[in-house]
Amino acid sequence: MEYVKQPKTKRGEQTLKKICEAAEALFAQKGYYATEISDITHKAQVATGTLYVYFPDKLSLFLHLMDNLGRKLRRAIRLAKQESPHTSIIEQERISIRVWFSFVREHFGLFRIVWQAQFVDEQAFKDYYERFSQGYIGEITKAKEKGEAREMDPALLSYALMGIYSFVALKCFVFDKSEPDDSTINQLVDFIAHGMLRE
Amino acid sequence: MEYVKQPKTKRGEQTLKKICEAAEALFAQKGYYATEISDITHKAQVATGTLYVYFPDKLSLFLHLMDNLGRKLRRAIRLAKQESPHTSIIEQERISIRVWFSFVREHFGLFRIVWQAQFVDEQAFKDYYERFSQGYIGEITKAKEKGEAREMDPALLSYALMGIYSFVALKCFVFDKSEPDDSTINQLVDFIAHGMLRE
DNA sequence: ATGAAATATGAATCAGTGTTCATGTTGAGG
DNA sequence: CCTCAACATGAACACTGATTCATATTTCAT
Repeated sequence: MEYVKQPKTKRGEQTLKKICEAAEALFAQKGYYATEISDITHKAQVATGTLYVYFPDKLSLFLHLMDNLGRKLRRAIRLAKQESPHTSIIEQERISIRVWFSFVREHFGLFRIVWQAQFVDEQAFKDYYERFSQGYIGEITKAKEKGEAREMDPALLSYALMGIYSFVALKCFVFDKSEPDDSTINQLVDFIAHGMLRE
Repeated sequence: MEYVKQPKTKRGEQTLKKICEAAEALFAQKGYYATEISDITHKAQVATGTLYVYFPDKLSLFLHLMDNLGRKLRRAIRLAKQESPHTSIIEQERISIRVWFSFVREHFGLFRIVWQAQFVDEQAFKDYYERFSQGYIGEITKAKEKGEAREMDPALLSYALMGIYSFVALKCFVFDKSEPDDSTINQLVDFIAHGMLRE
């Protein structure tokens, strides 16, 4: 189970935040194994031991970030969808994509961190995606009942969608180092709605 | 640049093969950083130093596997497609999916190895996907010219497709530890062809 | 058969890194 | 202005794990 010591003063709060921000940036940039504790403490401008005031070890820090980021992302998507209720499942997906991209832009670390969690803590990795998948399954099932969505295993579809989003983000943010523009988002939504064949 | 010493005797060939097979299994199972040289040599039943007869270091071994597996997969897909030329792009995709799944089954290590390459050797990681992407771009462009495929950036589409395949394999092979059956493949092909909306 | 090249061995080395801990500093409430 | 819990420090420690290398064995062309 993940563990963080909750700070009890303003100062402690600040320090914890500095550590988390530094760690997020470094894990994202260099990966879990390649970032050293000293990298993190140096970037955060705290002493080595300070990190261990808040986290019992390196892994706990990693898991804390992963948990935190996943929570933030789910929350951001949920809130954005609530702003436009009663729209079609496709429009809901458009919203998801928008939030996802802007989240990746802001927390560039997230999906690089999650990406490698597979080899840091397999259970945490699985939980992360299963959690998103569960959310999707609910929505897809509803859409299917309304006759909107194609007959297809919702769990399978959820992973297909997550795969698209993850790899497109990989392409844009990591490889091309550029932002997905509106046209990209439109093309993606059309593909998800109607596939790659011309009608 | 990747380096392997080419063995010059039958014995050497056997030894190299043992090392590669052990390494593939272990990198796949535990990840690059978590597998130790001693794990590999032990599983391969050779002495520590033997590994260094063939590879200058751990990274070279990893890159060799990655290169090798990528090559094999591309070759397998190419050959399978050649067996059914002149079929629609969708049927070609069906073939790709089939080969991909059966390849992952046989070389379970491949995509776990590639998955984490992002943090082992970023350039090799990018090259791997870009290579697949390039192949796709050619085919998609042709299909677009024939009016088969939707108006969409081929590079973008290629990453969307790779994302689908990767994540579905993740779900099936890693999470569910089960094989994708024919129904799964059919659903995927339909989704890729026509999207998630009911026609 | 023979010896030179190729291959195999594994204990020892050595550099790097996560973690500990004894000690110092801070700051808010009494 | 004191005091105590909370927080911060960073040198030292302990351990791991990749790599080396001097030596032994096997292969195979002649």
